[in-house]
Amino acid sequence: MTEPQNTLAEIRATRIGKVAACREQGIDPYPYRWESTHSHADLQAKFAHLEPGAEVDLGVAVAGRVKAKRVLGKLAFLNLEDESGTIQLYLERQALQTAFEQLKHLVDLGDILGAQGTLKRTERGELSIKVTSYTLLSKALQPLPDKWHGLTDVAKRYRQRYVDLMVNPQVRQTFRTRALITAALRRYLDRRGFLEIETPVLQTEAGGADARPFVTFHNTLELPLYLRIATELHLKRLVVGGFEKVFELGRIFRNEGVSTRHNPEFTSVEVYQAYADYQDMMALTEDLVTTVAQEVLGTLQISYQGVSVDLSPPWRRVTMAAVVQAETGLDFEKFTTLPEARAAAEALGIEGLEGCLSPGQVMNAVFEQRVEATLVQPTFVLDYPVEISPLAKTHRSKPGLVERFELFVVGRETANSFSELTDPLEQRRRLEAQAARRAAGDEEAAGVDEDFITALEYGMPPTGGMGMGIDRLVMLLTDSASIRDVIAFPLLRPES
RNA sequence: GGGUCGCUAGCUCAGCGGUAGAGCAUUCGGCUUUUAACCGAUUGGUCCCGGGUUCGAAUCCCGGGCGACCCA
Repeated sequence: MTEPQNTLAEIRATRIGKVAACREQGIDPYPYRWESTHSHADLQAKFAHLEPGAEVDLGVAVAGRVKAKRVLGKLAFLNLEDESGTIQLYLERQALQTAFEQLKHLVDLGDILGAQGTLKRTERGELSIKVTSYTLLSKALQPLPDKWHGLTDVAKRYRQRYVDLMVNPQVRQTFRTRALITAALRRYLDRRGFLEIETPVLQTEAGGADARPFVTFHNTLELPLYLRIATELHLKRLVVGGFEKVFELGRIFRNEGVSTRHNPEFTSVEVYQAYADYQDMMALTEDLVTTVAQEVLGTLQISYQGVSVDLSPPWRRVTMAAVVQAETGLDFEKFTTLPEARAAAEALGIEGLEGCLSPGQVMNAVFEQRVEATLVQPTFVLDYPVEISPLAKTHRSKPGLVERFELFVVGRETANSFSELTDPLEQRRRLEAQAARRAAGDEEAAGVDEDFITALEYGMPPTGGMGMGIDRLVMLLTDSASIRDVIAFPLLRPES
């Protein structure tokens, strides 16, 4: 241990040597329990008014990770960090004797320590614990990243999130906020009588959305299974069964690319309310998001990546046709044939029109490529083409459209809602059209879920449904640029 | 899928054709009010990988890997 040790392997070997040294000196480097009297934030708040130089003869116990260590001859200072914050430990050799020497040689940055002592504010104004005894609670074998610059390598931050969390407090704050958001959302729905019911992740038909599923296999049943791409079809079965207000907040899996906005597994909440339509769901969505934002952030005026966003209701409501016309000048209500719609879109430079088989799909392509990004302030876009909405009821007054809205904020689709299609025969026709697309090679198109159709045949009340991307909501409310910043362990390609 | 940028010590980074560098961390010593402590010393490298050009490559070229950003 007297030789210099500097590669990671050597640093680790040195620390393993310290583990052995601890045991030789009767110190358990991995003990079982510790009881603190206060969190660090508690102490900082409770003694905020203690004068520099003043001491309080109150015994306290704290614990946390050693983030800084300054030994000054017969005196030492440690910064100890717990989940709530940091507090300084003040240690004197005179008071600690051998424990002081052990501190110098056996305690490293990154170790977890418990400490008991009394409070004092140092001459320099730092609230400190004048330590009477301390206990090693866990010996760290790996060194902490740079104490000042922390860990900035993005790949390493995602691959070793525990290190990221350890040294970047704002990352901890993001996940704390995420937990507050989902808790507030559940509280909101609970207050309004919605019941959270868990539906299967493993399914024999992956329906409810246009997406490629992950495939797996049940050995005993010798059954190919899909991971769900939506919770929609099972939650609707629950509505058929008589639950009038249900929701599920859970993980969805889509076998798609990875980007700043997409992770193969992500979290959605889907909400279904019997006897309601999409107008009711719009009111619910607006109220839900503003309530959650108000509870979690305490304001509806937020900033996202430098852009001010005003979440105050009422939010803008505009039909897809109207907003497309406003942004591009194209009036799709006048196009009756595919060729004229395509020609108009082509003139705008819209791409991917080969896949569009109807004027409605062309309008949607124009919307996605020219309009979405402009919808920065919260906006409900209403009344989508029926061809791209197989689970939505046709519009009660506008032919060719369905009663559907999507919510856009900062240019991103954040929620999607329908007056749910409840006519079983119509639903069968729509799903069979999807299945035909799949047979023709579209891997994002779903097959027909026969049991779902049968459920509808038993009779489903008029129902409003809404699905919302939780990750995108958390990104918005935590000002996070990438979905990977709001998913604790995002999917990455393995190294090497 | 395309383009741009990045990858050098445990961490943060410099070096951009001529002996592999700094700060922090580590290790040792000093120091009774520090807080990015300080002072002195010590030490640490598959310069992402493979190939090429060159007397000589971390540096230039080609291919690959991983990542970031932008575009689709």
